[in-house]
Amino acid sequence: MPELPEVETIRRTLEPCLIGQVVERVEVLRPKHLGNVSPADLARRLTGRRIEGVGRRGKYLLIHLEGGEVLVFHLRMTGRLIFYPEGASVTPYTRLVLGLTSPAELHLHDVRSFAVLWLTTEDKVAALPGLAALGPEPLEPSFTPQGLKAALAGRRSSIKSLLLNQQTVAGLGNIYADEALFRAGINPLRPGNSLTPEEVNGLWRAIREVLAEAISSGGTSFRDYVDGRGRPGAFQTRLSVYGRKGEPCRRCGTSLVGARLGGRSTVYCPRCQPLS
DNA sequence: ACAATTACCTGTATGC
DNA sequence: TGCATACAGGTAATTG
Repeated sequence: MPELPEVETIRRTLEPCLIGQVVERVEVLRPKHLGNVSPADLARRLTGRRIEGVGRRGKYLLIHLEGGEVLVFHLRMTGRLIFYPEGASVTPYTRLVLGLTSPAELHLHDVRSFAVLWLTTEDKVAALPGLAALGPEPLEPSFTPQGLKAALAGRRSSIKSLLLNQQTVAGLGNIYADEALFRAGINPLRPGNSLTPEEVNGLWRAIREVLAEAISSGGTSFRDYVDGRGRPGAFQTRLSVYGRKGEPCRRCGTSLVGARLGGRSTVYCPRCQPLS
């Protein structure tokens, strides 16, 4: 599941490959992935354009092209964006092919077909649905302990659910929400408004630390994720709680507990993250 | 305004 | 061996 560290790793691996490439061909194999544009308009607006840069906002990947066009991707859970310098044959799950300066190609691959892409322009990117209501970037100065306190004030939902809400902070998903809460020693079931100022400070720091470390490791390859060159990340060996239900806590040895919060699997240590 | 639930998808793992 | 079922989860839409 590409969360912020995975999308950032894809961005970093794709950018040097894509800058300077010219889109020569657009092949839409499954139109339902197009969020706001028809296959014909996508091809018409992209063909002949040079790629100028690759950016990221939360879990959204942004490909900037000359003329102010911006191609925005959200990979949801199983989406992959892979650059093939010599091209590649399509698979049953290839959804989009951008033919670049021959013979290079960029493929969108997605088993479950949840991924969505939009074509917009520089002046309208921030207004895209999804991007418009996004909270602060956790690794930038706009994310502050005070801002996090304000976002949690008066919220009775579980802190885990609030961290998954992209309006609280952009880019956390199920993996890093659980990991940040473990590092901060906060039980995921605690209501958001029950955290003390000191706990919010610790959570703010834990979010930034775990995301930065995961980026350094090239992301977490638990199931489907690979980077922009098709290579897996390495952070899965350093996960404290995610996917470790029933296994011993790396800090105290207590058996990790699983729960379901807002329909999502949640794992925590009942001793390091007590409820009261 | 906020909170909780469901739809969208399909490969993989599990149980009988 | 074959079949049915649960599960993975980000976001938007729906319901309370």
